[in-house]
Amino acid sequence: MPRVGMMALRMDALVNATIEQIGRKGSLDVTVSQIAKAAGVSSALAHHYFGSKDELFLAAMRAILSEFGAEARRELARASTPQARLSAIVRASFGGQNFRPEVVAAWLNFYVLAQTQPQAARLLAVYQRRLVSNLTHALRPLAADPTTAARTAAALIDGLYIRHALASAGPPDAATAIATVERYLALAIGDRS
Amino acid sequence: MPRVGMMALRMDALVNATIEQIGRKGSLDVTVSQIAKAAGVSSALAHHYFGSKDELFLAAMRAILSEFGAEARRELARASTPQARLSAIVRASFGGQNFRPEVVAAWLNFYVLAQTQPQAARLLAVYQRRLVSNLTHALRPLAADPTTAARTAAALIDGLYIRHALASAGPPDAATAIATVERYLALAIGDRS
DNA sequence: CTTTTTGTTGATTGACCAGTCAATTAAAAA
DNA sequence: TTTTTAATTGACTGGTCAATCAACAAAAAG
Repeated sequence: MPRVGMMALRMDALVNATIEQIGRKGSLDVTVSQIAKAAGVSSALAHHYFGSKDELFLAAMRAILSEFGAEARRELARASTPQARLSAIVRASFGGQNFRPEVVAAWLNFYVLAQTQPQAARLLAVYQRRLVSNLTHALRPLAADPTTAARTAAALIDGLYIRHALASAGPPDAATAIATVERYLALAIGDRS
Repeated sequence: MPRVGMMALRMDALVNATIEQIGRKGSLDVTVSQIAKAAGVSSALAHHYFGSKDELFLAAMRAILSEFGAEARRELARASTPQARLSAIVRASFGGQNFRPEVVAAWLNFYVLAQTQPQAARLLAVYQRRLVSNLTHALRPLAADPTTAARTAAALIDGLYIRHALASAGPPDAATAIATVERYLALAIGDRS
């Protein structure tokens, strides 16, 4: 039943299935066949559209990263004060689609992938630079040393992420994670409330 | 040349080779043959002593964890004040054998392993509980909310770890990492220096 | 000196999997 | 209607790898 325009549909389904399978299994050790089956197509089709397993992984990474970027832009659009911008960045990190268990688990695995795949490393570096840059920008009018505070906050966010990847038992507690980062930011700003 | 007492020697060599290979490759995707060759023995011997690849991985994890514990005990023994205890814990996290690039890279991969291997998850949970407990204990006389500060510091340490796992270019900058955590702790304690 | 124990490996097996290819279907274009 | 083109797959291949096993070597025990 070859209807034209299937390509975008199939690629989307395959990318989502990739994230879901990596997340569910908690490992990059998923076969193309498993992913394809989860997407409802044959493994040959996955190779047809993506060329290789690595490309499929990279596409999944890009999907997560761009979803994160979109969420961040959405939240930042509502923020006018520097404090609100900080909150927006933090909420984007732990909110919406970005904090679903499979996504967090996949995220952790992409860190591993970045150790071998130069492309994956590049993507991750872009994300990290953007996060630190957003934080620095928002902190500039507030903190004595915006750069250091931003780097610390970024590391804290990453740390909370992987802690959540492990604590797979129980629901992903976004509220606590957000509160933890915001408490740190309040300290760094010198807020004595 | 079967001299008695080889067992302990070989097992040590295999465990070290496992850490080194996982670290070098940046992935759990290392073959038993590669590890065995790096240890100077046959793959059959690795299976003879450890039974399975998983057991070998777990032994490597235990080695890293117990090295970390030893370092922590060593540093804590020199500390008398609560402040010194905090410093000791932070230094143990980023000092000595624990911050070599291969070890950090292997560490990241053990996080991934813990998502599938219940044993690995257990080991990691023990380490995390001990870290938070040590930090809480040292923070009790210093901070208003020792538990929260300890959890935050632990997440920060983990975050800095994986950031270093990625920034494989350049030397592992322990000093900066230590300074970052101590700066946070100073804030959390309410130090206004 | 013989026997046992310990250490060690090459060869093999059984399973799995990424990637290829030729063939098939049906929609769309000519 | 005929032809082209997009979508799709089953079957296959070449390669890899964990785990097993039977056999061998040499030290230690008797």
